Amino acid sequence: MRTRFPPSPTGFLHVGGLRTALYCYLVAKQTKGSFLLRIEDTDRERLVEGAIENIIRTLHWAGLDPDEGVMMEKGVVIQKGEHGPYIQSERLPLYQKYAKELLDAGRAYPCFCTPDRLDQMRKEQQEAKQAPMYDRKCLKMPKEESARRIAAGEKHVIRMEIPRSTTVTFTDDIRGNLSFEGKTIDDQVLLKSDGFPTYHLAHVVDDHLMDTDLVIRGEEWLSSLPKHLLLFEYLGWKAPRYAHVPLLLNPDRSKLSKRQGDVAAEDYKEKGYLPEALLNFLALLGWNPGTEEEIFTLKELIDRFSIERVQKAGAVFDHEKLDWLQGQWIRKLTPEEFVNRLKPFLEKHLAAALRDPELTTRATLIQDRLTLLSEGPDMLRFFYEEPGVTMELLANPKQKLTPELVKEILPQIRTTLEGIAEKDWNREILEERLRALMESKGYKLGQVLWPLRAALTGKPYSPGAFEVAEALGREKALTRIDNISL
RNA sequence: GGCCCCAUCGUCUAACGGUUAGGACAGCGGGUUUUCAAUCCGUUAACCAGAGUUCGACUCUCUGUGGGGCUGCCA
Repeated sequence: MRTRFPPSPTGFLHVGGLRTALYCYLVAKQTKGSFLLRIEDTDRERLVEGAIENIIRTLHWAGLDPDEGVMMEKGVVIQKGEHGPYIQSERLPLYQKYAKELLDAGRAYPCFCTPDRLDQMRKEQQEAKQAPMYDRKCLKMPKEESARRIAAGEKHVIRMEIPRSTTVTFTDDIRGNLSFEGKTIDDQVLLKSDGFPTYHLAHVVDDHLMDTDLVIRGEEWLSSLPKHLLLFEYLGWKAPRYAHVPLLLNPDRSKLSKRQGDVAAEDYKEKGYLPEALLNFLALLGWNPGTEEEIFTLKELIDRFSIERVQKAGAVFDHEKLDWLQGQWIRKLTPEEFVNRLKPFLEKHLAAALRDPELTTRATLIQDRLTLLSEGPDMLRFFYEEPGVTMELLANPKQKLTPELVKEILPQIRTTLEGIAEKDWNREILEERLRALMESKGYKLGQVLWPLRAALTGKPYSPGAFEVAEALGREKALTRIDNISL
């Protein structure tokens, strides 16, 4: 099947959009079809510089590269495929051609009403507790008059005429049977006065010409579906299948929006979420395999996904579950892969780590402990920068440690460590010797290990004392203890 | 206001019309443990309401209620 994802280049890629793109991708791959990326840049006022590149890069990060349409090659936006162009602003003659066809067939009409008049009209309708709808002033205009005004270059739009007595029915792949009364549907603008199409015309023309089999889009489009269906009918085309997916919601159940959390997919990338985790999470928001499995790779999702199992109700975007999935995915990474994923964050905040031949070993110590990759640099920092160790940290009451006791124990720890030869410096021997110290002097394990770990890291929490001591090396460990002024 | 969609634990969800309504996240309690994690065990918690159909309804129908979306020369 051919599916398509058609974002507007008005900024970032929304996580809801990413989920839609994922579903489109899954259906295309599962059926050995194609996943298209089309750019809907018909709103000239909302265009954002660089947005197309950003969308392509974010999809790429997520692993959802299109098979056809708009993509990037060597940093430049290109278009690939037989059904191009795939950027709507390059398809203007097409939309104009079909608008003309609708005009000639008497299914659409020119409208000269100004935005001011329309505003006024809607205001009055609302005050009269009526549904705001175009009053068809221009529909009643004689053909000669409209032809004359168009010839004179007067600004106008093209509206489609909705038959008032019709009932549009349709079966949506997710929602089943739907039905709409013609009299409640407004005469939609198809072509704007600047010559650009609205979404409605562009969608119908493009998805016909691009041979889209299944349109997967957000539920917010459900109310415009009858307009689209009517357009397909007027143009004599077969409508595609549609699947309107439920919305992603804020915790208060309103449409997911900024201010209640991150909505841009790239925010999640920058925070250090793995694309595997985000995609896994998004797939499960509104879909489930019918079994109790929850962890899925993209490949597994391709095998398992089915549009019929997509939920009808909106789903709250639950960050707690995302974080849990992220943890699952982090722990599945091999040490080498973990370091690779960490690198972009280290480059920015802990460059010294990148020159460290022991980085992989050291990073392994934090792999179980972090949720976001962005936490990595701070967790590894003590390996590369001397920690500031205070008595306040060392004398932890929870471990039954007083400053006096620390002053008594720390020198003994140092002596014990010094007694371990370079070649024996590993976590097993360290544990053996420190336990011996503890037993001979009657200290509790925590009374020995807390000060050691704290002295080496300067942090209230970190990987374990033995691992840290081992990873730091004998010389550095001894020096750090020496540097503490008691 | 009008139209459309939706409705199971706090959240994501499972359920041939017949189950003690299952799982996961979060929460809570506990085990393990030098800290923080990780991990293991246990546990609290839901069928929006009312009618109807049926031997039997979370499941089908209707009404109500609640929530959401749309109502732009935005997408």
